[in-house]
Amino acid sequence: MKDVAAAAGVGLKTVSRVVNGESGVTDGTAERVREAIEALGFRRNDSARLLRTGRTASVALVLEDISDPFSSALSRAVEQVAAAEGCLLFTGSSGEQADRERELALAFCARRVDGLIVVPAGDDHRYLLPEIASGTPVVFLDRPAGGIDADAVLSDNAGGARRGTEHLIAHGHRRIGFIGDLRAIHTAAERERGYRAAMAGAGLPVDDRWVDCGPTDRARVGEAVRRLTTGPDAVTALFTANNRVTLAALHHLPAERRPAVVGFDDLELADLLTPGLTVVAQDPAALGALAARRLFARLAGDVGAPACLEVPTTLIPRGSGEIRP
Amino acid sequence: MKDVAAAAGVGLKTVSRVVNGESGVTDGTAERVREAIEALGFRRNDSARLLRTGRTASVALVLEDISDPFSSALSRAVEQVAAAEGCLLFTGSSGEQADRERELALAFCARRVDGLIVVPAGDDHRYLLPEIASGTPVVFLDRPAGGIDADAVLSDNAGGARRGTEHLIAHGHRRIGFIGDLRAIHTAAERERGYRAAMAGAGLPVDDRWVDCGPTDRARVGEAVRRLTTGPDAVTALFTANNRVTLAALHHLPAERRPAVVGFDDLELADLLTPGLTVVAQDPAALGALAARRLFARLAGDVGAPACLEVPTTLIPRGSGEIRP
DNA sequence: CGCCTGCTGGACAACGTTGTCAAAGCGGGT
DNA sequence: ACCCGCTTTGACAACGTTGTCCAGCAGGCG
Repeated sequence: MKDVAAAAGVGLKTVSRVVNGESGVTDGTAERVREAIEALGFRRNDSARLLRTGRTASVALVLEDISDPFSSALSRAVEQVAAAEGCLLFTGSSGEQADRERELALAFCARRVDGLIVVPAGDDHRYLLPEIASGTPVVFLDRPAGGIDADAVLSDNAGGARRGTEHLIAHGHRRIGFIGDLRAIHTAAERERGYRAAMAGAGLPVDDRWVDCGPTDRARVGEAVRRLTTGPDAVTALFTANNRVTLAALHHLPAERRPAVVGFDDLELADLLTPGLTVVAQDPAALGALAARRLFARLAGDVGAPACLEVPTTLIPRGSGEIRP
Repeated sequence: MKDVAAAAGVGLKTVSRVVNGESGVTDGTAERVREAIEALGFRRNDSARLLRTGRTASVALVLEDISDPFSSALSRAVEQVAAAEGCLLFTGSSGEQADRERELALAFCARRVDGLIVVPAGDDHRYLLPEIASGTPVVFLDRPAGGIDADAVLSDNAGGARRGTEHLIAHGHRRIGFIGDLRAIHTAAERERGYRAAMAGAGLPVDDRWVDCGPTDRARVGEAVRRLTTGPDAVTALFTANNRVTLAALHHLPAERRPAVVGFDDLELADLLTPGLTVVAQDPAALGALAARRLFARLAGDVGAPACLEVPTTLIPRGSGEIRP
């Protein structure tokens, strides 16, 4: 910019004015400046600009794994709201590791992003207190914050799981298995709670051997499926508590004599399977958009008490959940 | 930092030294500084730091749509390489619109990202010449750059499509339909080329009515499917040239009397369909990682001539492509 | 005792931009 | 001729860091 000013024979501030389309520059001068800009291939350095103005016009999203369809749908929704607000978006994947989540979140804060959306991996977010105190709004997405009072946008996990389980019960099942994620993960615990609530609501006992929680790799889920669906005590239906579990379970279920299955999270080809896969679908687009709007409301000066917003889920019957025992 | 210096009763530079772990500070002084930092909740402003040092330790990825599984897999791969290099990642979706791609790319450059990876939406990238000239390396991913000579990392689109089509021919098909994306998209054109090469290689004619290119929304693909698979001239097999087309086509194909299908791009549940979906799979993780590594090689000073790297595709037979006419 | 060396610490400029403010130029009214 | 008000313009500080450079001080050596 200094060079442009020198080339056009004007002051620094005049160039700044032209670049920003401010008024108070004669057409002739502006024209000369524009020529100099063109000749020198000048592009304004937004980093410096934003250092001066105090806003970075960027927000950051820490999620579990951007390659997961649920995460990437969240990301897209956040991006759209951010774009409408003229903000660019940083994304980072925690890989479900609390320290990586923390590292990413703090790195973004050190960059002075205007706001931060976090899909928690850890369960203690007090490390963000100084950042929040210094004015960076933080919204938690998909799972609530741990140890601090902050905005959160969540799916109705318990309600959805309850509804899905009740659907199986309504179709005559009494022995229903639950295969979930690690209990330390809030959504996983909530879904188990919903499953148990449905069973209790129908006056059905839950054998502890029917409930299998753990990491969502195929081997472990396969083992759980084998254990739950064989032997004299085999369950007649399965509730699989997230998309990875559902996927893994489907791969391990025998094609013939398959138990009824209801999965949490929709899958892209779910309706083309035989039978179609009955799911409790979340609405990641709504979740992401809601979180982003909340963030920008905070940025716009909303100082109300932190709130926890809940997004409903939808049961989509497609066949696999309607199989009778 | 000024406040910290005042609180600790030391100079500005001493604080900077402590924060960056530089040598030349006595333990006592360092301790006092650390206490002041703690007391004031100071966090270094990386934006300012990076303005001073000239590197932003961030790279940007412009892709088609982060919510598409292919895009998000690319993103994850790029992110991993970037993280290993200590870089944060900006992502932005062009939505297949050239001007949005340009807008995003230039916004990232204005932020002075250290490097840029672009999945092109447009076909003219001369607008990036000033940025490249000023030292920002740009790598094109999935599709080549238009109008400029730059690094690119591509899938073997033509080869993969040829292989998939030959697979259908080998299973006895003579009348094979091709449903693709807009011809303006490089990958779409390449895949059509591969299809035609396979047909020509086998001495088979291609009726122009068998080839249907256009937007990948379900309605248009459904119409194409209907047209190609009915009537006395119906094809006996379909090559669907990307994941969205495949998905839409599967939704519109009659379950009974379904033609043979080979799709370009793998789908998550492809192996659980009946029959399993035969695909030509790309390797988005390899594509993304390769592009990112190329970018960082450039950043590390590699000044070799721009190169176009090609990643092979894999034919995965699962049943739908082995159906005989 | 003087000089050199090594270490610690701080003053200052610089990165590239924008906000503030004052000066210069100009036209018009008295 | 003078003053007023308005527009255009530029000098300068500031944003929060880091790089450069120099001062001060203690200790070792000739």
